Amino acid sequence: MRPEDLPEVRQLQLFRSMDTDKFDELLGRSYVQNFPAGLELIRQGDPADFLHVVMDGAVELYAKWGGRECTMSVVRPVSTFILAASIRNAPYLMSARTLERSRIILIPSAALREVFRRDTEFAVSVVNELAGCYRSIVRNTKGLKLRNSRERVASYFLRQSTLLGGAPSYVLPVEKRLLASYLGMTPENLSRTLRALEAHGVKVDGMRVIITDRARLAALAQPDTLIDGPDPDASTNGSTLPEARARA
Amino acid sequence: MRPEDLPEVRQLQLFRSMDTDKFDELLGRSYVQNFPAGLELIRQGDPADFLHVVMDGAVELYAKWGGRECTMSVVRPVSTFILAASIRNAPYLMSARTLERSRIILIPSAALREVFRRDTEFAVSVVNELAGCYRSIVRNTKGLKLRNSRERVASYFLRQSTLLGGAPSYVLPVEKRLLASYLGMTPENLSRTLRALEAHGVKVDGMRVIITDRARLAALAQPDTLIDGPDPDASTNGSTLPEARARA
DNA sequence: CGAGCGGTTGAGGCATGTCAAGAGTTGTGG
DNA sequence: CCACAACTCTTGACATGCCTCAACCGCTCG
Repeated sequence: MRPEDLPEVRQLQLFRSMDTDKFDELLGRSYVQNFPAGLELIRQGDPADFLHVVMDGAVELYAKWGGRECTMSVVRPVSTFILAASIRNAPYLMSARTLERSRIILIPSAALREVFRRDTEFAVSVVNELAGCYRSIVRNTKGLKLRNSRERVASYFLRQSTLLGGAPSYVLPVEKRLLASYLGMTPENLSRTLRALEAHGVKVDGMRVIITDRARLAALAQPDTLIDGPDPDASTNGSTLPEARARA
Repeated sequence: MRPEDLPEVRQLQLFRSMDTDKFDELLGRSYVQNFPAGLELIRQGDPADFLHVVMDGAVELYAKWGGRECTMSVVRPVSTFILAASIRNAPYLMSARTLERSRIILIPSAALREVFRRDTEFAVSVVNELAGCYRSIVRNTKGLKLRNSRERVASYFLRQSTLLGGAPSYVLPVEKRLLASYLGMTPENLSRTLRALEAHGVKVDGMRVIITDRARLAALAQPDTLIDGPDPDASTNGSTLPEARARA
């Protein structure tokens, strides 16, 4: 554990309000590790021994069944993931792998649960975080069941722009094949959808998204705060992709 | 509040371990109401003023967007619903309506949050419940994204049977159109799927499900504990339908 | 008895997945 | 520094899953 990491962790919603002694205890029992890109950190079904905190890099949470696989979310610094399994001491429901070289803090689940009982502010933070994760995935599921793929893509583009303060252009935070899987479609289908969306106010050039007609895009996406936010439900990510970066 | 209801509420995972004084306080600030069938209890977007506990009847949680609508889960006694919104003091993401005449306890969200801070055991129960709800809907989403509709139906039938101790026959807990929506398909498509499944070890006659060849059904459904359970993730329901009843 | 509703069935169409091939990009090792 | 391998992305052709619309049956309940 590098001492200079601590303040950054401390800034997280989850740890911000807790008692300093408890914070030190929690982190004192933790480990920091560096992982290369493409490493499987967690295999679904494994016991949840650690809460993970991404300090650097990026981690994909994904699910497998039979031969199929789908992206559930991507976690970027500084965020935690798989809180629910740690709290419950239950097997992970999702797998996790690094997308880039990453630095990750591992907090023993047992320590998490102990401190939860002894620090009320921490307990409040944990339950808020978890409720946020829950609401985040509820939104996600609503999108999957109520919108078709074109509408999901349009909503995603519009939401990203809104999160960036209405930016008319920005860079995708992940590669398209991953975005496709997150949105519940194939890469081929996403590719074709992007083409189709050019007639609806948004153009994509490589990794760059350019909103050419916001009103037209909104007419298609029909953004809804109960699906797309904005709403600080997930201070760290429950079931989302990271925000895009504004275009240089 | 009828005094005879209290022990039943007290039995819920959520309230079982808490301090008696705190329990009495919480319920003392609550209301009980009877609602006719088909009444909209909650409209998505409303502020979450109350945690709801279903004592009698049945409640459907559903989501709307544009003109479309889908069932997210059905809650039967004795279970709570929409814990996350109450904890967060955030707008409901789902609507709720009674499927039958129902008796429901309304616990003020503010009281919930106060007692959470003062009763550690209750806090532990709440966070466990919430983590269970989260895991439940993660399973649900995995099913939606990884399986096609026929596989989802087959898995559902198999899971119900397993929950009933391997019963070869049972009665559906909800009408088919609702089941279809829950599974993310149209009633027509479910109807056709049922027909197709007769060649795969399960027959449906009206509301009665009869498993004729468990192995064959399992070969199609490929049940997976990380999607289907069994796992006491949701002591009350996060995102499921109630269990079926064994056939008379 | 008639209206309304859930369920089923058929016909047809659109949305989405699958398979295959090729262009462009990136990363690596010689 | 270049060549190659691996990978993403795109495009086309095709198959199919799923939805939509419409009609009809049977049941329930006024």
